[in-house]
Amino acid sequence: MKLDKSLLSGSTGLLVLKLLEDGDKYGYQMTEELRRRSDKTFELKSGTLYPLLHTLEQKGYITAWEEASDSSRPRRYYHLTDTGRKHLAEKEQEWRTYADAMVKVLKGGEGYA
Amino acid sequence: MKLDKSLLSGSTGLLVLKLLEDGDKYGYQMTEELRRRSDKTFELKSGTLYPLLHTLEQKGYITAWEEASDSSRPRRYYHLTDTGRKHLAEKEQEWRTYADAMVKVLKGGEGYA
DNA sequence: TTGACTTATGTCGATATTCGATATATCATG
DNA sequence: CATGATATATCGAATATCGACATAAGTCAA
Repeated sequence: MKLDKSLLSGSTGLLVLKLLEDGDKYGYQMTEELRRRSDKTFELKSGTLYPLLHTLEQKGYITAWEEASDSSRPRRYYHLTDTGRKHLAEKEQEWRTYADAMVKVLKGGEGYA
Repeated sequence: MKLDKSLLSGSTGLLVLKLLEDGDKYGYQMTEELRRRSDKTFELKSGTLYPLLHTLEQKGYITAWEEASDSSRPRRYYHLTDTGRKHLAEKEQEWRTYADAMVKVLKGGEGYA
Protein backbone atom coordinates (compact mmCIF):
# COMPACT_ATOMS: atom_id res chain seq x y z
CA MET A 1 0.00 0.00 0.00
CA LYS A 2 1.33 3.36 -1.00
CA LEU A 3 1.11 5.78 1.89
CA ASP A 4 0.74 9.50 1.58
CA LYS A 5 3.90 10.90 3.12
CA SER A 6 2.30 14.22 3.94
CA LEU A 7 -0.20 12.65 6.31
CA LEU A 8 1.90 13.20 9.37
CA SER A 9 4.36 15.75 8.12
CA GLY A 10 5.84 17.99 10.72
CA SER A 11 6.37 15.14 13.12
CA THR A 12 9.69 14.05 11.64
CA GLY A 13 11.62 16.22 14.06
CA LEU A 14 9.83 14.56 16.94
CA LEU A 15 10.73 11.11 15.64
CA VAL A 16 14.41 11.98 15.23
CA LEU A 17 14.68 13.46 18.72
CA LYS A 18 12.94 10.40 20.12
CA LEU A 19 15.53 8.12 18.53
CA LEU A 20 18.32 10.09 20.19
CA GLU A 21 16.75 9.58 23.60
CA ASP A 22 18.37 6.14 23.79
CA GLY A 23 21.84 7.46 23.01
CA ASP A 24 23.94 9.16 20.36
CA LYS A 25 23.35 8.08 16.80
CA TYR A 26 24.43 9.07 13.28
CA GLY A 27 22.13 9.95 10.41
CA TYR A 28 22.05 6.76 8.42
CA GLN A 29 21.61 4.78 11.61
CA MET A 30 18.53 6.82 12.45
CA THR A 31 17.00 6.05 9.06
CA GLU A 32 17.53 2.33 9.66
CA GLU A 33 16.27 2.31 13.21
CA LEU A 34 13.20 4.35 12.36
CA ARG A 35 12.30 1.95 9.59
CA ARG A 36 12.71 -0.98 11.95
CA ARG A 37 10.84 0.49 14.90
CA SER A 38 7.94 1.63 12.71
CA ASP A 39 7.67 -1.67 10.78
CA LYS A 40 8.69 0.05 7.53
CA THR A 41 6.06 2.76 7.81
CA PHE A 42 8.55 5.60 8.22
CA GLU A 43 11.26 5.70 5.59
CA LEU A 44 13.31 8.84 6.06
CA LYS A 45 14.98 10.12 2.89
CA SER A 46 18.45 11.61 3.01
CA GLY A 47 17.10 14.79 1.44
CA THR A 48 14.78 15.08 4.43
CA LEU A 49 17.03 13.82 7.20
CA TYR A 50 20.27 15.77 6.76
CA PRO A 51 18.78 19.24 6.39
CA LEU A 52 16.54 18.42 9.36
CA LEU A 53 19.52 17.42 11.51
CA HIS A 54 21.23 20.71 10.66
CA THR A 55 18.12 22.64 11.62
CA LEU A 56 17.78 20.78 14.93
CA GLU A 57 21.45 21.50 15.64
CA GLN A 58 20.97 25.21 14.89
CA LYS A 59 18.06 25.29 17.31
CA GLY A 60 20.21 23.78 20.03
CA TYR A 61 18.23 20.56 20.41
CA ILE A 62 21.13 18.38 19.33
CA THR A 63 24.93 18.68 19.10
CA ALA A 64 27.21 16.90 16.66
CA TRP A 65 30.57 15.22 17.09
CA GLU A 66 32.65 13.46 14.49
CA GLU A 67 33.88 9.95 14.89
CA ALA A 68 37.66 9.86 14.68
CA SER A 69 38.77 8.06 11.56
CA ASP A 70 41.89 8.10 9.39
CA SER A 71 40.80 6.66 6.10
CA SER A 72 37.07 6.60 5.53
CA ARG A 73 34.57 9.40 5.70
CA PRO A 74 33.80 10.12 9.36
CA ARG A 75 30.35 9.51 10.78
CA ARG A 76 28.61 12.48 12.33
CA TYR A 77 27.07 11.44 15.62
CA TYR A 78 24.32 13.49 17.18
CA HIS A 79 23.61 13.99 20.86
CA LEU A 80 20.35 15.10 22.47
CA THR A 81 20.84 18.21 24.63
CA ASP A 82 18.87 19.10 27.76
CA THR A 83 17.00 21.71 25.74
CA GLY A 84 16.28 19.05 23.13
CA ARG A 85 15.00 16.70 25.80
CA LYS A 86 12.57 19.32 27.08
CA HIS A 87 11.48 20.12 23.56
CA LEU A 88 10.93 16.44 22.88
CA ALA A 89 8.67 16.08 25.93
CA GLU A 90 6.56 19.03 24.74
CA LYS A 91 6.29 17.69 21.20
CA GLU A 92 5.30 14.27 22.46
CA GLN A 93 2.51 15.80 24.51
CA GLU A 94 1.38 17.87 21.54
CA TRP A 95 1.26 14.81 19.35
CA ARG A 96 -0.91 12.97 21.83
CA THR A 97 -3.29 15.94 21.96
CA TYR A 98 -3.55 15.98 18.17
CA ALA A 99 -3.96 12.22 17.90
CA ASP A 100 -6.72 12.27 20.52
CA ALA A 101 -8.53 15.05 18.65
CA MET A 102 -8.16 13.12 15.42
CA VAL A 103 -9.70 10.03 16.99
CA LYS A 104 -12.61 12.13 18.26
CA VAL A 105 -13.35 13.50 14.79
CA LEU A 106 -12.92 10.15 13.07
CA LYS A 107 -15.24 8.50 15.59
CA GLY A 108 -18.09 10.22 13.76
CA GLY A 109 -20.44 13.09 14.33
CA GLU A 110 -23.73 11.34 15.04
CA GLY A 111 -23.84 12.53 18.62
CA TYR A 112 -23.20 16.13 17.63
CA ALA A 113 -25.55 16.91 14.76
CA MET B 1 -0.98 25.62 25.47
CA LYS B 2 0.19 26.68 22.08
CA LEU B 3 0.14 23.80 19.63
CA ASP B 4 2.36 23.45 16.64
CA LYS B 5 0.00 23.51 13.69
CA SER B 6 2.35 21.57 11.46
CA LEU B 7 2.33 18.50 13.66
CA LEU B 8 -0.42 16.77 11.78
CA SER B 9 -0.49 18.76 8.60
CA GLY B 10 -1.61 16.89 5.57
CA SER B 11 -4.56 15.40 7.38
CA THR B 12 -6.78 18.43 6.93
CA GLY B 13 -8.32 17.00 3.79
CA LEU B 14 -9.18 13.84 5.66
CA LEU B 15 -10.89 15.83 8.42
CA VAL B 16 -12.95 17.87 5.97
CA LEU B 17 -14.11 14.79 4.06
CA LYS B 18 -14.98 13.11 7.35
CA LEU B 19 -17.21 16.01 8.32
CA LEU B 20 -19.12 15.69 5.04
CA GLU B 21 -19.84 12.04 5.74
CA ASP B 22 -22.77 13.08 7.93
CA GLY B 23 -24.31 15.28 5.26
CA ASP B 24 -23.78 18.38 3.15
CA LYS B 25 -22.16 21.33 4.88
CA TYR B 26 -20.79 24.77 4.00
CA GLY B 27 -17.31 26.03 4.74
CA TYR B 28 -17.82 28.12 7.82
CA GLN B 29 -19.98 25.40 9.31
CA MET B 30 -17.15 22.91 8.89
CA THR B 31 -14.77 25.20 10.76
CA GLU B 32 -17.21 25.41 13.66
CA GLU B 33 -18.01 21.72 13.76
CA LEU B 34 -14.38 20.70 13.56
CA ARG B 35 -13.55 22.98 16.46
CA ARG B 36 -16.39 21.49 18.48
CA ARG B 37 -15.73 17.84 17.68
CA SER B 38 -12.00 18.20 18.39
CA ASP B 39 -12.48 20.14 21.65
CA LYS B 40 -10.85 23.24 20.14
CA THR B 41 -7.74 21.40 19.00
CA PHE B 42 -8.39 21.89 15.28
CA GLU B 43 -9.05 25.47 14.28
CA LEU B 44 -9.29 25.66 10.51
CA LYS B 45 -8.34 29.05 9.04
CA SER B 46 -10.20 30.48 6.07
CA GLY B 47 -6.92 30.74 4.20
CA THR B 48 -6.54 27.00 4.61
CA LEU B 49 -10.14 25.86 4.25
CA TYR B 50 -11.37 27.57 1.09
CA PRO B 51 -8.42 26.74 -1.15
CA LEU B 52 -8.61 23.18 0.20
CA LEU B 53 -12.31 22.90 -0.66
CA HIS B 54 -11.57 24.08 -4.20
CA THR B 55 -8.83 21.49 -4.52
CA LEU B 56 -11.05 18.68 -3.24
CA GLU B 57 -13.73 19.75 -5.69
CA GLN B 58 -11.24 19.71 -8.57
CA LYS B 59 -10.22 16.20 -7.62
CA GLY B 60 -13.84 15.08 -7.71
CA TYR B 61 -14.11 14.18 -4.03
CA ILE B 62 -16.78 16.78 -3.37
CA THR B 63 -19.30 18.77 -5.39
CA ALA B 64 -20.68 22.20 -4.59
CA TRP B 65 -24.16 23.67 -4.80
CA GLU B 66 -25.30 27.17 -3.90
CA GLU B 67 -28.09 27.82 -1.47
CA ALA B 68 -30.81 29.84 -3.19
CA SER B 69 -31.00 33.32 -1.73
CA ASP B 70 -32.25 36.71 -2.96
CA SER B 71 -30.52 39.20 -0.75
CA SER B 72 -27.54 37.90 1.16
CA ARG B 73 -24.43 36.18 -0.08
CA PRO B 74 -25.28 32.55 -0.83
CA ARG B 75 -23.73 29.74 1.15
CA ARG B 76 -21.73 27.18 -0.81
CA TYR B 77 -22.71 23.72 0.36
CA TYR B 78 -20.43 20.78 -0.34
CA HIS B 79 -21.44 17.20 -0.96
CA LEU B 80 -19.28 14.08 -0.61
CA THR B 81 -19.17 12.07 -3.86
CA ASP B 82 -18.78 8.30 -4.12
CA THR B 83 -15.20 8.82 -5.21
CA GLY B 84 -14.69 11.06 -2.20
CA ARG B 85 -16.16 8.43 0.07
CA LYS B 86 -13.74 5.81 -1.23
CA HIS B 87 -10.85 8.23 -0.90
CA LEU B 88 -11.92 9.01 2.66
CA ALA B 89 -11.88 5.32 3.61
CA GLU B 90 -8.34 4.97 2.23
CA LYS B 91 -7.09 8.06 4.03
CA GLU B 92 -8.63 6.92 7.29
CA GLN B 93 -6.80 3.61 6.98
CA GLU B 94 -3.56 5.40 6.16
CA TRP B 95 -3.93 7.61 9.17
CA ARG B 96 -4.38 4.62 11.46
CA THR B 97 -1.26 3.00 9.99
CA TYR B 98 0.77 6.15 10.62
CA ALA B 99 -0.62 6.68 14.10
CA ASP B 100 0.18 3.07 15.01
CA ALA B 101 3.75 3.45 13.74
CA MET B 102 4.07 6.70 15.69
CA VAL B 103 2.96 4.96 18.88
CA LYS B 104 5.51 2.19 18.28
CA VAL B 105 8.37 4.68 17.94
CA LEU B 106 7.26 6.80 20.89
CA LYS B 107 6.98 3.70 23.06
CA GLY B 108 10.75 3.70 23.20
CA GLY B 109 13.59 1.71 21.76
CA GLU B 110 14.80 -0.27 24.78
CA GLY B 111 13.74 -3.58 23.31
CA TYR B 112 15.50 -2.86 20.01
CA ALA B 113 18.97 -1.61 20.89
C1' DT C 1 -27.08 55.35 14.10
C1' DT C 2 -22.96 54.05 14.60
C1' DG C 3 -19.60 51.05 15.92
C1' DA C 4 -18.27 46.42 17.00
C1' DC C 5 -18.79 41.67 16.48
C1' DT C 6 -20.27 37.48 14.11
C1' DT C 7 -21.22 35.12 9.97
C1' DA C 8 -19.41 33.90 5.39
C1' DT C 9 -16.39 33.31 1.27
C1' DG C 10 -12.35 34.32 -0.80
C1' DT C 11 -7.26 35.73 -2.55
C1' DC C 12 -2.38 36.47 -1.99
C1' DG C 13 2.31 36.14 -0.60
C1' DA C 14 5.45 34.14 2.75
C1' DT C 15 7.12 30.29 5.11
C1' DA C 16 8.02 25.48 6.09
C1' DT C 17 8.32 20.62 4.95
C1' DT C 18 9.39 16.95 2.20
C1' DC C 19 10.82 14.62 -1.82
C1' DG C 20 13.42 13.24 -5.97
C1' DA C 21 17.49 13.84 -8.26
C1' DT C 22 22.09 14.35 -8.03
C1' DA C 23 26.85 14.18 -6.13
C1' DT C 24 30.61 12.11 -3.69
C1' DA C 25 33.25 8.41 -1.40
C1' DT C 26 34.22 4.03 1.05
C1' DC C 27 33.55 -0.86 1.73
C1' DA C 28 32.01 -5.60 0.95
C1' DT C 29 30.42 -9.23 -2.14
C1' DG C 30 30.07 -11.90 -6.13
C1' DC D 1 35.36 -5.07 -11.59
C1' DA D 2 30.83 -3.97 -11.15
C1' DT D 3 26.99 -3.72 -8.15
C1' DG D 4 24.94 -2.65 -3.97
C1' DA D 5 25.17 -1.08 0.74
C1' DT D 6 26.92 2.43 3.74
C1' DA D 7 27.21 7.46 4.59
C1' DT D 8 26.65 12.52 4.19
C1' DA D 9 25.13 16.26 1.65
C1' DT D 10 22.93 19.99 -1.61
C1' DC D 11 19.49 21.70 -4.77
C1' DG D 12 15.16 22.74 -6.90
C1' DA D 13 10.29 21.57 -7.14
C1' DA D 14 6.04 20.66 -5.16
C1' DT D 15 2.87 21.05 -1.52
C1' DA D 16 0.56 22.70 2.77
C1' DT D 17 -0.54 26.10 5.85
C1' DC D 18 -0.86 30.51 7.75
C1' DG D 19 -1.45 35.50 8.43
C1' DA D 20 -3.06 39.45 6.38
C1' DC D 21 -6.19 41.44 3.73
C1' DA D 22 -10.69 42.11 1.18
C1' DT D 23 -15.61 42.04 0.90
C1' DA D 24 -20.33 42.00 2.54
C1' DA D 25 -24.44 41.09 5.18
C1' DG D 26 -26.63 40.53 9.78
C1' DT D 27 -27.07 41.45 14.88
C1' DC D 28 -26.83 43.82 19.04
C1' DA D 29 -25.93 47.30 22.32
C1' DA D 30 -24.72 52.07 23.64
